[in-house]
Amino acid sequence: MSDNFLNSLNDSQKDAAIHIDGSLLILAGAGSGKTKTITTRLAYLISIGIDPSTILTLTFTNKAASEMRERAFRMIDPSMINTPPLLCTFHKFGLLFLKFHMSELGRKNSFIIIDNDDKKRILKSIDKEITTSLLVSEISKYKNTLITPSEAKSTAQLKLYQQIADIYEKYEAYLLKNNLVDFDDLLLLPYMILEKNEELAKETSQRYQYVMVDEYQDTNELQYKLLRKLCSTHNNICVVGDDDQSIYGWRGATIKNILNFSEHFEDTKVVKLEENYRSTNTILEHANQLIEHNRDRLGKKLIGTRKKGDSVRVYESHDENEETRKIIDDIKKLIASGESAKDIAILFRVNALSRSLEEGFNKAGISYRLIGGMKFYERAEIKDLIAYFRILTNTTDNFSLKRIINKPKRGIGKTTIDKLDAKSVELKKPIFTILEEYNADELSAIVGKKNSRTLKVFMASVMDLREALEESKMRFLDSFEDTFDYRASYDNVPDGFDRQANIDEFYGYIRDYFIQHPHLSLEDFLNEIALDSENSELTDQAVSMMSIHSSKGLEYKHLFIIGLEEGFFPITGDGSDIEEERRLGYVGITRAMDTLTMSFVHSRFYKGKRATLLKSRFLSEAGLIKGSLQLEKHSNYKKGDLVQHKIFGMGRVQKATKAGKDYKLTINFGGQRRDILSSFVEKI
DNA sequence: TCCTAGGCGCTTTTT
DNA sequence: GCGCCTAGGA
Repeated sequence: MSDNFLNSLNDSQKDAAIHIDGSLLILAGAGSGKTKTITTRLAYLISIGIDPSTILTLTFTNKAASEMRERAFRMIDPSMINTPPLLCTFHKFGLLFLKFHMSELGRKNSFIIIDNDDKKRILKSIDKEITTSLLVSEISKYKNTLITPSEAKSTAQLKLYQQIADIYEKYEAYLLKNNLVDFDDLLLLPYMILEKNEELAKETSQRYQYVMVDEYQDTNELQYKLLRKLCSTHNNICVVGDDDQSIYGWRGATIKNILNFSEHFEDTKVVKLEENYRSTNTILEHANQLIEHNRDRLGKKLIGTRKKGDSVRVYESHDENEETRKIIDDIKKLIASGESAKDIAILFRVNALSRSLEEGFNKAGISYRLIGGMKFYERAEIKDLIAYFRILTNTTDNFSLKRIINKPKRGIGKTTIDKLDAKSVELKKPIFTILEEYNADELSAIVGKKNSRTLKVFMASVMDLREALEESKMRFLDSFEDTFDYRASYDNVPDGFDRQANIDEFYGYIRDYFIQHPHLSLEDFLNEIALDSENSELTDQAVSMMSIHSSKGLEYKHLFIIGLEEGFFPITGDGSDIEEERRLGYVGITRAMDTLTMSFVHSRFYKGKRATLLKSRFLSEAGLIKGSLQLEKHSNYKKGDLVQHKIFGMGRVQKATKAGKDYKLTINFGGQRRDILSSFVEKI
């Protein structure tokens, strides 16, 4: 096999790519060819004869995993590979491991993965007093730092934390009883197994001789410990990351992992990739200036390889409507000049800022794509179907059963569910089993005659479907809708049309899955999609808008960052970390390739109130608002603009002519026309 | 059991 | 401003 693919690397990239044994830390700045380097290394290891099946590459997102897979496989001759290297997310790896070794913990491997929404519902059902989001994050924190419920209980000082620890214990018991596994468990349980069974730990480490980790700055303590286990017999660990791009501290990622990598793993070789191939030098300069204000960093500077480029524009607007208008004007011009909409993106720190943008885009008739927000599998109708399928494959899943027992409505309310729940606890049997084993009379004694009959009819349908499923997956799918009329239950309800479209898509998707993977079961399908977060295709001819978090790893020729105001970006106050906010600023700026526009407003409507705002400190820290740059002080006015005057109130511009820095405006104030200079009015 | 009107409280988000 | 939850009446 030829190793020509090494030729397109620069010296540092090559140095990293051909490193074979021992620990390697690749500090890769934004746009420095990080993915290229790590995929080349993967291809290189294979090209020199290392068994691909002994190479494990871990990523955080499915998107990163598939991108790497594609790029690595382009470099290698597939005919030379018997078993492909394992390249997947941390969570997927955990899932695969648990499928094989769950029995080590005395649990069945027919467990079901719950998502955050399920987790919230469970926690809500355990406790209604403490904010669910606090419970979610605290319990996650416990799990990611390997603190058991009893440890949490014994160390809790405050009453609040004793309560939380208590809820944590109940939550864990609930998961165990229903054989559920949350996202944290996908990492925690494998670790516990490896900790318990030394022989298996050794074996597993031997099996994966070369371990690579992408976005290492985002790993948490648990992931680090898991990696230690995996590398315990060989120390062949190669991680890529950028301490300046660590933006997930709020969910337990610890920047210490990358800062202390050389102490954690022996004889570490460090390679820095500082040459940036993405952005103009001007953009990079501002990015460097901003990040230099952080103290907790390894210290690295992006070195440009491109030309100087356009200066970064700063937009000052009265409010979000004016801000939107300016950006839309610019985007129209860009598109008119031949730029493609997919090369343009708007970023914000807080998702709520997308609303005025969306309105503006709709009005202007520009197509856009809002990334993030509600995911396909998070939609209520899809989750209902998944719950149906889960209960059909796993009868111990009380949780899913309760979700769909009254969907579509069949008259089973909260009281009935509570009675069944109590009985389930009393008998230590899943609700499903009770419904199945009890005859109608026995069931009547628990829930009454009418409910008993309803539930028996329901169970008969479920049992029929279970049979159909055993016979043929396709036949099962055919009879599913006939049996429960789930889709039909959205006839003639508000937004029922959209929901039915989603349901159709889901039915279509699952059919397709079974055609493509005839040997896989419904259960396999359910596990597969539990880790799937379906990101719509990037090929759409639309302007993208998303949070800065979502933008990591992406790049756009023309970029707008809005909401540069204190309180919005950086978010200030309790629990916020200014250095992490700054890293976010850095991530945002470095997404831009050719042009960058940063925008702030004086006032914004947020959480039901209009707030007066100060411009973000990041603008001056990045060297963007000290004289040298043209600050857009004067808005453009045109016919049709709405304006506000101190005395005359609101009016609409009928005519606008430029007069020096200002505009001479003819304004219609409720029928009364007046000529007024633009400096005396404000745009709204 | 179901429906609807009003109160409340909110970062960031992948798996 | 919007979505989620709860209380109270049908």
